Amino acid sequence: MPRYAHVPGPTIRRLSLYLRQLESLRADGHATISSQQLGKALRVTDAQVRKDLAYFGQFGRPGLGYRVDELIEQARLILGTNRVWATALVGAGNLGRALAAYRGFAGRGFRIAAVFDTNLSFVGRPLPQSAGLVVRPMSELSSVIAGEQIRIGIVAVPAAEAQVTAERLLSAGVLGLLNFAPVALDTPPGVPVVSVDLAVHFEQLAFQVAELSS
Amino acid sequence: MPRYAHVPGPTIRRLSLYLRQLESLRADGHATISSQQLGKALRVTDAQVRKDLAYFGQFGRPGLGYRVDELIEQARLILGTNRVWATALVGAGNLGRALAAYRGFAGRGFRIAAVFDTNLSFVGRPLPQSAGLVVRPMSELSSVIAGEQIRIGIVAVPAAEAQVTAERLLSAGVLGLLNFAPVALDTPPGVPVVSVDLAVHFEQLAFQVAELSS
DNA sequence: TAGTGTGAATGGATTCACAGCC
DNA sequence: GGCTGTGAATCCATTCACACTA
Repeated sequence: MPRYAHVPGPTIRRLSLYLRQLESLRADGHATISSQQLGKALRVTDAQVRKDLAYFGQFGRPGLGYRVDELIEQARLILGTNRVWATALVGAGNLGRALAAYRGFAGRGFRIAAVFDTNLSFVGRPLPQSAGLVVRPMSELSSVIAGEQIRIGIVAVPAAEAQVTAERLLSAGVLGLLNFAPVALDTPPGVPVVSVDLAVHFEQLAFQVAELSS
Repeated sequence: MPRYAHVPGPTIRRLSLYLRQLESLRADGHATISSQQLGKALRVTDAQVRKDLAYFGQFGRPGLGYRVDELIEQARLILGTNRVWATALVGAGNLGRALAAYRGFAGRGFRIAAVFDTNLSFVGRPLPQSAGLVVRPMSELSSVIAGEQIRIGIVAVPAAEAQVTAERLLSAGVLGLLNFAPVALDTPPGVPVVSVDLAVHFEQLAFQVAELSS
């Protein structure tokens, strides 16, 4: 039952960037914005911006542009971040703690509702700068996910534990995964997984830099 | 002077994933691999794998597949990670410290050679789990980047400081940027920038999950 | 006048299908 | 028999160009 079929993947990715840009523009006092202005900082053409937005509806006024407030609201609605998503974070290592401490999720529709770790020496510790989160044992995973109606799981464990962690999250009822471990997760078809592999991003940059000077 | 012109962007992204997969396969004892096996875990078709690799040369043997060792070496060569890149990290907050502590960059061709912060109360502090890195003041940025021949800068500062940080890194001689701040950097044309915005990844996942149940 | 929305045209990327090789 | 490398065909995304509107 997709709300938006036949929308290109790249369009969805850019919609996130538009939203970020719009919030910055609003903070700078812009009430209205043209497709050209919106695309400029993101290096996206005006035609691309209009086409992207047109996949979801008609939000602009000819001669005027888009109302910033209205477009922010629409983008949030489309992305599904007009409500707050409760997430469960597994892994209280360096990355996990950095995620738990990250300000700025709150304003964008996400909340880390609970943190888990297999390492019992972490369990029970409060996480710094994280509004009172305390590391819980994996044994509580299912009940907390069910109790807090958590739909998104964050995998921030070492590579070797990522697959089993993903499986436990999914069988506890999570609908999608954000994976920070450097492995490809083997999940049932149709399960949304977004992966963020730091080494991969480094390599993309290394390639581009190497292209410059050779 | 690009080494590889007319190679699709998506191919470069997948090449990183192939490399990761190959290293995992090697650890499992595979000496040789077919395009189908290589693509399976990544959900990439065999034809796609072959086409991707063929942009860079002829690495396979009909009837046999690809030699894992050889392909790893080639992928590293293409991505430019057969050598070690020294990087400069700016920002010793939560994310910066997590990056500095991250094991697993070393094995993939990256080394954080120095860490900087504007906050003088951080300066001089050793970073935990990071092989003796100590936070330096921004005043040393230029000399350290020149002295250690650093080519890559990592921006891990708050959004409001990202642009000026990027400019300082570039004028100190860095050739490319890895940006973790949630803003679009305004850089001169041709400067490689790879951005990792955690909120954007969350939103991509939220969209997909919202599509499931509506 | 300034700027959207959108069919048509172009340009890229993926998949197909098969000749050729181990 | 199994598997690569690659042109040809298909599919998808971006850009163009312009009718239309505030």
